[in-house]
Amino acid sequence: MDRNVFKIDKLPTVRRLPAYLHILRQLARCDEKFVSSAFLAEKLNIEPILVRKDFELTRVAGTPRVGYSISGLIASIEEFLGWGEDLDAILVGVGQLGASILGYRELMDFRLRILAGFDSDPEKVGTAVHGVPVFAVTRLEELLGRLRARLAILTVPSADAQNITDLLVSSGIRGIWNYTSENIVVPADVITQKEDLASGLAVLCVKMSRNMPSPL
Amino acid sequence: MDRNVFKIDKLPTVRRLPAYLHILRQLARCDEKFVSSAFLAEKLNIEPILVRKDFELTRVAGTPRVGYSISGLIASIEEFLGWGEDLDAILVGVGQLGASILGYRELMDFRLRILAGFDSDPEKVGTAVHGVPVFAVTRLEELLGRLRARLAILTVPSADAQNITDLLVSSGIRGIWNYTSENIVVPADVITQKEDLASGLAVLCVKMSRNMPSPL
DNA sequence: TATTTATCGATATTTTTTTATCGTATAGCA
DNA sequence: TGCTATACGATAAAAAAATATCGATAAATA
Ligand SMILES: NC(=O)c1ccc[n+]([C@@H]2O[C@H](COP(=O)([O-])OP(=O)(O)OC[C@H]3O[C@@H](n4cnc5c(N)ncnc54)[C@H](O)[C@@H]3O)[C@@H](O)[C@H]2O)c1
Ligand SMILES: NC(=O)c1ccc[n+]([C@@H]2O[C@H](COP(=O)([O-])OP(=O)(O)OC[C@H]3O[C@@H](n4cnc5c(N)ncnc54)[C@H](O)[C@@H]3O)[C@@H](O)[C@H]2O)c1
Repeated sequence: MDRNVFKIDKLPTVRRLPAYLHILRQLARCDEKFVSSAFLAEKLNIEPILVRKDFELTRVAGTPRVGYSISGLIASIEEFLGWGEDLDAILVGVGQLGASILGYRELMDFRLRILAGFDSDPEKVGTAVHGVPVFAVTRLEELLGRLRARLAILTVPSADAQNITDLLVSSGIRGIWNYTSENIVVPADVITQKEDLASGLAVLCVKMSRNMPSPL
Repeated sequence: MDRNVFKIDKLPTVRRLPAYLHILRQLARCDEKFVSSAFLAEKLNIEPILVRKDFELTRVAGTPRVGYSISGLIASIEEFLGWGEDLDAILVGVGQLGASILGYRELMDFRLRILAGFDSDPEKVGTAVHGVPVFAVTRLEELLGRLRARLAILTVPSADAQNITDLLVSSGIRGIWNYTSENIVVPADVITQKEDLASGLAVLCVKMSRNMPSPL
C-alpha cells in the first residue's frame, strides 16, 4: 500500500511522548532526579505498565525502588523526536489562528522556530507578528530557497489549502502541519499531519452523551 | 479501574467520524446522493474496508453497486455525535487562542454555539469578541446558573488551568475541552478532552526523521 | 546482615483495531 | 431476461496496543 510509506508503528506511544516530556521538564525544574512510572501514570490518567512499555522506546533503564532518571528520559525523548535542536519552520496564513500560533510561547518547548510568516493580504505583508516577519506569499519560493525550513504550518482558509500546499511542495517543503479542514494531497515523499479539532470534540461529545445521566 | 469510567471503545472510529461528516456535507452541497467506501477512503488515505467497518456504527446499510446514502450517513453520524442540535458552550480565557476560536467560522459545522466568554482582564470584560460577549470570570458561577451550557472551552494560561477547572466544575460544567498544556484534575463524573498540539507535531517529526534521507 | 517493600522489566495474555477473503446483492446493459 | 461488473457486508485473520503476571533487584529498615 504505497499510501502508507510513512506509516510508523508505536504511534500511540509517540503521541504520548510529548506529555511525558512536559511533566518531566516540570520535575526537572523542581530539581527532581528520578520519577516512577506510577507517578507519571497518575498524572496522565493511564496505567503504570503503559508508561513502562512506552519507555522501552527510550532505551532508558529504570532502577527498582527508584524509578527512571529524569534527565535521561528527557534527553532520550528529545532525541527520539528530534526536538533536541531547533526545528525551523514557516507559517502560511497569518490570520487569527496563524497569529495565535506565532504568539504561542510554550511552542518553544518543542524547539519549533518559526522563521517567517506568509500571507496574501497586502495589509499584513511587511509587518511583524509577535516578532515574526510576514512576507508576501508570492515570495514563498524565493525565500524558501534561502531559509533552511523544511516544515510548514498551514493556516490559510481551507479553500486555499490545496493551492498553497502545491506551492509549498514545489518550493521544497517536506512536512506540512495542516490546520485547515481540507484533506490536502501531496506527493508520496512529503509528510502531512492534520490537526483536527473536530475529532477531539467528537470524542468529548460521545463520552458526555454515553455516561451522563442528564441530557448533555 | 475507576479512572476509566468514561472509556469508550471504537474510539478511533469516533475520531474519524467528523472527517467523514465533512466530506459528506461537501458532497451533499454538490447534490450528490450516494457515495462509496472507496471514494471516502481515497480522500482520507485509509482503506475502504475501514470505512465500511466504521459505518457499521451508523447502522446505515449501503447498497451494492451504489454505495451509501449521503443524507442517511450525515443524519446518522450527527445523531451519534449529538451534533444534530446546537451544543451550548462557554469559553474561558479570551486571549489569542480563545479569540481565534471565537472567530472560527467552521466551528458552526459542529453546531457548537459559544454563548459567552469569560476573562480576568478588566480590559476585555464588557467587550464582545466576534459577537460573543465577554464577562468577568468572577461572574462565571452566577451566569452559568442561567445559561444552559454544560460544556466549557478552556483557553486560559496553563498556570491557571486547574483553578479555573475547579471553578467550572463547581459551577455545573460537565465537559471541558482543554487547550492548555496542563493535565487538569476533575471529579469522576466530569469529562475532559485535552487538545494536544504537541502530539501532532511529534508524529510529524518522527515520520519526517524516519523516512527522509536528508536530515530534517 | 536479614527482611521488607517498592519498582522495574521480561513474558504472556487479552483486547482492540485493522486488514483480508469471499459470497451476495444490485444496477447497467446486451 | 440473463450477464457482468461493482460495491457491500459477514466472517475470519492478522496486527497492534494495552494490560496482567510475576520474578528480580535495589533501597530502606530493623
Ligand atoms: N480560528 C480557529 O480557531 C481555527 C481552528 C482550527 C482550524 N482553523 C483553520 O485555520 C484556517 C485559518 O483560520 P482563521 O480563523 O485563522 O482564518 P483567517 O481568515 O483569520 O486567516 C486566514 C489568513 O490567511 C490569509 N490568506 C488567505 N488566502 C491566502 C493565500 N492564498 N495565501 C496566503 N495567505 C492567505 C488571509 O489573509 C488571512 O490572514 C482555516 O482553514 C480554519 O479552518 C482555524
Ligand atoms: N496560542 C496558541 O496557539 C495556543 C495553542 C495551543 C494551546 N494554547 C494554550 O492556550 C492557552 C492560552 O494561550 P494564549 O496564547 O491564548 O494566551 P493569552 O495570554 O493570549 O490568553 C490567555 C487569556 O486568559 C486570560 N486569563 C488569564 N488568567 C485568567 C483567569 N484566571 N481567568 C480567566 N481568564 C484568564 C487572559 O486575560 C488572556 O486573555 C495556554 O494555556 C496555551 O498553552 C495556545
